Amino acid sequence: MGLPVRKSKVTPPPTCPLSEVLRLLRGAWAPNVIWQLSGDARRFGELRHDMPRISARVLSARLRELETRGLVARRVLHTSPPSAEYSLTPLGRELLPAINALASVGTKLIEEWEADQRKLAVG
Amino acid sequence: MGLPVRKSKVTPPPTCPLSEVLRLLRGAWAPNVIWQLSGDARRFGELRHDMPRISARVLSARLRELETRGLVARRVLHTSPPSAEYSLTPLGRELLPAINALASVGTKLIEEWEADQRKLAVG
DNA sequence: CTGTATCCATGATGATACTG
DNA sequence: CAGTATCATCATGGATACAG
Repeated sequence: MGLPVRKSKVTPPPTCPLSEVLRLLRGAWAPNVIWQLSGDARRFGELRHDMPRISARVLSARLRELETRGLVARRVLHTSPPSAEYSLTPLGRELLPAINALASVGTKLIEEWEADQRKLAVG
Repeated sequence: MGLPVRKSKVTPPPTCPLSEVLRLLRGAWAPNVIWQLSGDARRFGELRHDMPRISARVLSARLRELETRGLVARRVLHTSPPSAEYSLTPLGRELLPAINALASVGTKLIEEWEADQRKLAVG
């Protein structure tokens, strides 16, 4: 278990550390899931609420992937009704600086795009 | 032109800086293209050679995306036969630290996976 | 509440063949 | 050499219904 299961037939991937992480951040939602977990632990329903457009199916799948790879920890709460709580592991937390660095480039990307928009509107 | 054209109907995406970059790094190849360009400028054929399994179609598509977003510069060389040269723009270079940070987490991910493998083999 | 199963649309990629 | 066009394949995501 808990293992990378290389099953993809398309995209025969270049096996390198970078691709390894990107495979986890690949989906449209994985990075946001990690972002949402950067603070306190959150329950499944809370995550759904914070990412209104994600489907339960995908949220579940992403959490499983991240859990399998040891980036996210799952803890079952014996409440009534039962609930579950997700949090970042230490390894998962190591992604946060990288994610912040990416986000800062993203900000510039958006600024440049807006600048282009203004240029088009004016010129 | 040179603009983000939001056309996707699935994945109605959370518009945030992080998603903005990830959309560019999303594919299986984009990060490697950037990595390949982290040194000197490279020609189309050289990139194909360095990433043997990428198809011309996809390489072309990725380069266009990155060029459109201002991360990669394309320069046509008036040789015979004509060739083209790609390089990272300053903005593109700003991705490198983030990519390195990701790669370092990727390395740990692989180490943990190998540790798991050993544990399974022994225990 | 926490998931999982099914169905269907969209996106990404490789292979191949072809153009400038 | 540098790309583009077409086609088939697989992965990802949403919606919905359903199960524990």
